[in-house]
Amino acid sequence: MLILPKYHAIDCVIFNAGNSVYLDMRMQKRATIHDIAKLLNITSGTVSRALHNDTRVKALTKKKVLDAAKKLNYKPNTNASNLRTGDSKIIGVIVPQMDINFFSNVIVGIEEVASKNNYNLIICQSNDLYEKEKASVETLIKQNVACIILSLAGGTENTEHLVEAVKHNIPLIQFDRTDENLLTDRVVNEIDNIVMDMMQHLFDQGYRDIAYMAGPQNIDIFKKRRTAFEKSLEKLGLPYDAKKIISYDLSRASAKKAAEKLLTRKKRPDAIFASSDFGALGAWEVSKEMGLRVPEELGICGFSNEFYTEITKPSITTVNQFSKEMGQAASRIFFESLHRGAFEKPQTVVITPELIIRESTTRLPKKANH
Amino acid sequence: MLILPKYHAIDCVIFNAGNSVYLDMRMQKRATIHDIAKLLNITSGTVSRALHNDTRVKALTKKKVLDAAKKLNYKPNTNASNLRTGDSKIIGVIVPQMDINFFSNVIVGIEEVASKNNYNLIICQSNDLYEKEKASVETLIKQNVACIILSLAGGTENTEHLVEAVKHNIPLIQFDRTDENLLTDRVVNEIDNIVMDMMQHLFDQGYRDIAYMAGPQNIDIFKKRRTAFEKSLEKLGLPYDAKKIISYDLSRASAKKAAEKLLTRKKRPDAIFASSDFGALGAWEVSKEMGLRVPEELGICGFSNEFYTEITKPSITTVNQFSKEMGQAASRIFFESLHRGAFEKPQTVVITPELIIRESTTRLPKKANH
DNA sequence: ATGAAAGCGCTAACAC
DNA sequence: GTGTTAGCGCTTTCAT
Repeated sequence: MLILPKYHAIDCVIFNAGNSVYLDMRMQKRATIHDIAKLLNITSGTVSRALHNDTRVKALTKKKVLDAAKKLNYKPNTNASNLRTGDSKIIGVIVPQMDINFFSNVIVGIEEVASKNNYNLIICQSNDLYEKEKASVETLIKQNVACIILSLAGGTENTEHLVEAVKHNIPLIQFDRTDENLLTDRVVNEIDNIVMDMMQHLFDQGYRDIAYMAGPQNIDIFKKRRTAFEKSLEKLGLPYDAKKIISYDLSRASAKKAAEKLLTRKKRPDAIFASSDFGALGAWEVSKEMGLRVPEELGICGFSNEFYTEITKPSITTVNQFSKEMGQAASRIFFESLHRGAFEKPQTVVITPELIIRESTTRLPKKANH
Repeated sequence: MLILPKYHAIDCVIFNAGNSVYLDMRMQKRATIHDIAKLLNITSGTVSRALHNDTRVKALTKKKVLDAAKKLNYKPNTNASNLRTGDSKIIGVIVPQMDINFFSNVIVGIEEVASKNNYNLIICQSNDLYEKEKASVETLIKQNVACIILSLAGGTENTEHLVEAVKHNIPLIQFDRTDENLLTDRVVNEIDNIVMDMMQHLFDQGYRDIAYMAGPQNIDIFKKRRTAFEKSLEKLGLPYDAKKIISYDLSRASAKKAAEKLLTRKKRPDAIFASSDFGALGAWEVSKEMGLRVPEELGICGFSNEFYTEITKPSITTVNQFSKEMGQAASRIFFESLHRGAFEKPQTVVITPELIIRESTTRLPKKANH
């Protein structure tokens, strides 16, 4: 069954181009190694070896084969070689959404390393839905991908579908939003210290009444950030107040609503630490609407260094997660294990994030260099 | 040869998890239809038919096959069926960069339609380099993808590599940055009217000395936008002045430099129309630095409706290109032709963009509703 | 240095 | 309704 979207409700013109050579360009049939073999009166085995630059093949034969391949416009059929060798040279990637900066950057990192190793990427979106993630894993298993690199969907309830992949000998590499109960390779950010550093920074800037916008608690990374926040309160000797911790679902709308709730309390916090940049953006928007001066009356900071945090006035303090590097590391784990030729105990690569202090939390004059 | 990036220069910790069941979970061998057949004492042909819900197979047999498949944890091997049928159910996508909002949105649109039709995406980045684009096309041909959807790299000099794909019976669908000499299906935005509309808007707001930031002229879409700009000057009875048209390479740095050049001229323009949002952002940044009041002293508008144009103060007037819809339309073209089962004359889908008027160009009070 | 041949897992035409 | 069989294009072992 064919499923198609309607064209968008906006105006839309479709027209046909004039007579074209489009059809005429098409070949009858793709050349195979057999065609090359026939042309040269040798066997396809030799052709295959020649194309793989096997040392046993005579230089002259190699040259002839290469020439014939060019002449016949031969392209190897990866499906056939995959079937034969059981190796697809494809990495499957599953992310919640690829139009989120963080994820597209990770993908760029994965792709960079993959393409250098002549691997391709099949990219799936889970849209944060368990069912879609499950379907994606299924597809990738069928495609016989060499490995799956993924960040868990917010809605993922259990990880049986991932175990399934491992059962089919497909190594799994989790990044960022991971399930710790699933012992696989993983790439994550260090959390406790960076949250503490951010809190120390807020403290140093004189903020004492710090509210927290917590992400979805079923995603372990957001749970961890929240726990780290609570621990840091203690370390700084600040009181814990459940009312100062508010949840939101990472969307912009929900972020705004959450920020509004915090900022309209009778005892307004003097700073908001959001577990994502959308959270910080929401706080920033509400502060504008309320006419609050940032950073004087309200400090704001987020997490991820999304592009817009640099653009806002005042610019927003945040955390650089080194997303591209996370992708590179994930790819690297795979290619290293491939190189070793054996599974090993799962590795965890912990990437230390970096504080990016901007205007939204800088209300004291800089200390002189010492 | 194995090529790996170093971990990022930042701190990095790697450790092994405790003893895991990771290894033990792996299966000996993936089940095939033959395994199912053996188990049930039938032939693999029947199994294949049963799995495809062929009407000729007895209901009981179907049930048995399905049960056995589940029991053996059978997953079809797409490589094998692709090889047999010559149909990969994969769409190849090539974009300059996937971490640009516009492109990741298009990809989301493509993916949406593709996944509904049980097709997967292999996504390649050209990084605006001709060589990388060429290599990507090569890979996609080898993968025997069902079609290639692409937006040309800035650096693409000729389109022989694309003709190559068509020669291998792989339909090509161009979007946004297209080559008109290559007669393929395409999805583009309407340009002349939207540029004229923007110019009319600027004119209505009293801007008379409008400068233009032109993108790379080897990309036809940027050439067209520029031509449309020049035509609209004429229509509005404004003088053409070559000094008011400046080129930049779409990067943020180059945008800033270009804007600086325009705004430090002795006769400063009263508006800047940039051919991309990065251009507009550059102008916006320079205006801030120079203390120019926007929109009073300088009008700024861009193209693409990147997220940050909404965030800046003042927010930036721009053009909604309906990127996601472009992706959907591209996918749709493919599936429609697939459904028809034949090539036809190349189609062009023209999507009408939408003016998004924001603060950066609104200096007159709104007219009352009539 | 090359040929011969088997087979990866699946589909589909043909036979009964 | 099911079995038989050939073969998609490639790799690779075993001969020679």
